[in-house]
Amino acid sequence: MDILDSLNPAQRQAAETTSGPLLILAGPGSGKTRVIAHRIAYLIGVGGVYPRRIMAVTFTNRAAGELRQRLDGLLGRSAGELTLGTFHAICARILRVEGEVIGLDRNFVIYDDDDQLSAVKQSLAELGVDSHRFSPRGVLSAISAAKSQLLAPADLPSRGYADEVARRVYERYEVLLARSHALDFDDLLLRTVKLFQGQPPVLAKYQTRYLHLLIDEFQDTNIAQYQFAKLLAAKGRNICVVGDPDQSIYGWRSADIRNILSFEHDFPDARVVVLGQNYRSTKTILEVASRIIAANRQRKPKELWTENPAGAPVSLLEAESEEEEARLVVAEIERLQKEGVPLRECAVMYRTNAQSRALEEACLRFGIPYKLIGAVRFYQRREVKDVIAYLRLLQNPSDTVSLMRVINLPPRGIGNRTQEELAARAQAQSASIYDVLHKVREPGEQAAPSPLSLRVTRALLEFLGMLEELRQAAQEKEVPEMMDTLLERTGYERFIRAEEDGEERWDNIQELRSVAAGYPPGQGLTDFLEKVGLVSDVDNLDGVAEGVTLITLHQAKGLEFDVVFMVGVEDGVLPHFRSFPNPDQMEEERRLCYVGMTRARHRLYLLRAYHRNLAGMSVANPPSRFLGDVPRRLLTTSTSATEAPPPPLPLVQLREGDAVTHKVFGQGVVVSTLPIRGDQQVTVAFKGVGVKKLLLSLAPLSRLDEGG
DNA sequence: CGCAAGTACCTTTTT
DNA sequence: GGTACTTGCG
Repeated sequence: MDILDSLNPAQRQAAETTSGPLLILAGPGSGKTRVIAHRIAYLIGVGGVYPRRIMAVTFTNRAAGELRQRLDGLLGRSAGELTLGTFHAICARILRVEGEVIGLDRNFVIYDDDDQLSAVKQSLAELGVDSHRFSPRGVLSAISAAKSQLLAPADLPSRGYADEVARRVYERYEVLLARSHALDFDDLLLRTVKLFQGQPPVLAKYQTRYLHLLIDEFQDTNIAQYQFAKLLAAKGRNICVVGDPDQSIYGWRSADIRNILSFEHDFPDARVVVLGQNYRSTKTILEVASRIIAANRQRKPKELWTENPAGAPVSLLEAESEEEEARLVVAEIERLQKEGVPLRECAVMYRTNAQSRALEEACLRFGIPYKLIGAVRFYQRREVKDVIAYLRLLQNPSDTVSLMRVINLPPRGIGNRTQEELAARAQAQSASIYDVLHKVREPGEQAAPSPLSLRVTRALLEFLGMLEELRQAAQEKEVPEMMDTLLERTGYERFIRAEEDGEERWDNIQELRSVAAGYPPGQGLTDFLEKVGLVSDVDNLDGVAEGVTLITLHQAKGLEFDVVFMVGVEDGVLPHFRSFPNPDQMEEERRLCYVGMTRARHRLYLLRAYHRNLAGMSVANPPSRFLGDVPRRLLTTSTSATEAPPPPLPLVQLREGDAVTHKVFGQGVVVSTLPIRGDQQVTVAFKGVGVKKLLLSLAPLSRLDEGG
C-alpha cells in the first residue's frame, strides 16, 4: 500500500519531490492541504525522516492545527516533535531559547497592534510631534512596513520632514520597546533573522536540525519571512513553498508577491509543480471566478479545470438597502435549510467588518444562529486586555505599555498628571516606569525637579507594594488561580462588574480564565501569554457548531463552504474605494473577490445594495466593475421587490448588555441572547434576584432608556 | 484627581 | 453610528 495512492499525478509529484527546492503552484480547491499533509507523511513514513527534523510553516494557527490532524490520521500516530506553526509562533519559540545572546529578556512580552499603537503615541508625545499632522496609525504602519523589510531606522530614506519624523519616531519607539522588554509582531521575524545573520553558530544549529522546510501560503509572506526561510534552508536546500499568486491578498501588510519570483531566482534548480485541477467548486463557479481573475494584468495565466458538474448558475441579487440585502441572504438561507443544507455549510462574506452589522441583526431577527468571526475580537476587548496587562506585569514589570494601562485601573489616585511625570522621569533616567516607581521610595525624592505630593506618593507606593505582592504570589500559583487573586486584590473585579455592561465584561474575563484553565497545569505565565498573544479569530472557528459563518473575505482564505454569499459587490466596497487610485491595490481587490468566490462548492450568491449607509450617510454605489467580466449566461439576476417584507419578529429586540425591567424580577442586564425559531431566548441577570432565562415573546420584559 | 459632556475622526483588510 | 480623545467643572 502506498501512502500516496489517492493522489492525482501532479499532486503525487508534488508529494514525492522531497529533495531540493520545490515550488508548488496550487490553485484554489486543488487539494493543497492534502498534498502538504501527504508530503510530510511520506517524508516521515517512507523517507524515514524524524519528525523533529521537519519544519512546516502555516499562515494561521488554525491551518497548523488542521494539518497536524490530517497528518496524525495519515500516519496513524502522532507526528510528535514536528515543528509546525505560524512564522510568528515559531520565531517566538526560537527567540525564547536563543534570545539571550542578542540581549533579549527571557520573559519578553509580545506587543500586539493595540500595544504598538500605544507605544507609537507615547513616542510621538515624547518627541513633541503633533499627532494631528502625523497620525499614530500612519506612523505605525510605516514602522511596520520598514520592519517587514528588515529596515532599521537608519535605513529609511530621508527626503524630507515627514521621512525625518518617521525615522525619529521609529528610533524612539525601539527604545521604548527595548526598555519594556517587549517585542512587536514584526520584531519576532526581524530579530530572528538578525539572530541568524549575526550568530553563525545559532544559525548552523537550526540549519542542521531542520532537514526539511515547508512553507504554506507563500504568496502572503513578506521579505523578513522569506529571508528567514532562505537562511534556514541555505544548507540543506530542501525547501518547499506552496502558494498561489492569484490569492495574494496581504500586500497591505507588506506581503511581497515577488517572493515567488525571487524563489525561482534564488533557487534556479527549483522544480515547479502546478496543481490545476479543482475538486471543490462547480464548473460554473470556477468559470466565473476565473473570468474575474483573468482580467488582472500583472499575472501569469493559469488554467484551472474541474470534473465537477456545471451546477447552478451564480445568482446576482439586487437589494434596495443594506438591510434588505441581509434579509435576502437570510431568506435564501432559510430556503436552503429546507432543502437540507446545514447552516454550518453556509457562509456570508464581506469586504469590511462594518458590513457584518446588518447581517448580524437580520440573523438575530429571523432566528438564524450565526458565528461571527472577528468583528470585535475577543482578545481585543478592553476588559480582556486589562487583565492580560496585569498578568504581563507580573511576568515582566518593565512592560511600560501594560503598566500605564492598569496603573489607574480601577482609579487609585494616579491620574494623568502623575502618569506624565512618571513617563518624563523614565525618559530622563532611561529607565522603565517600574524602576522609577522604586525610586519614589528613596529619600532623594524631595529633591526631584517636580516632587510628588504626599498623597500621590502614597498611592504610588501602595500600587508598587500590591504589584510586588502579586508577583510573589505568581511564583506559586497556576494561571487561573493567579487571575482570581489578581482580580480580587487589585479591585478590578468589583470595578468592572459595577459598569453598565459589567456582567458581560465579567463573563469575558471568566472566559479568559477558562482558556487558561484549559492549558495543562504547570504551564507558566509566559507560555500562556505567548499563546494568547498569537491567536487569531479564525483559529477558533468551530466547524461543528451549527450556525451560519459571517466572515471577512480576508479571513475566509483557506476555508470552504457549500454555499457562499458575497455581499456588497459594489464599486466602493469591492473594490474598496481606497484602492481606486492604486492599480496594484485594485488588482489585489480583484484577487480578494476571486478568493471569496472560490470558497464555494455548490452555490454562489453575489449581492449588492443600491443604497448603503456609510458613516451615517447614505451612499449609492454602482455595481462592482468586476461583474463586468462575468458572462451573462453564467448569472441569474433578480431584483427584489422594493417594499421590504414586514419583520415577522418581536418588536423589542434585545442585545447583550441591554438594561431591562421585568414585571416580577425588576431591573436587570441582558447577559446573552439566543435566537430560537421565531423568537429569542434571553438570559438576564437581575439585580438581587439572580440570572434567569426568559423567552422574549412571553416574558413581560421591556428595555430601559434609549426609547427604541 | 475624577467624571461628565462634548468633539473630531472615522472605516480596509490582520499575524 | 461609534469610539477615542479633549475640555471643563466639582
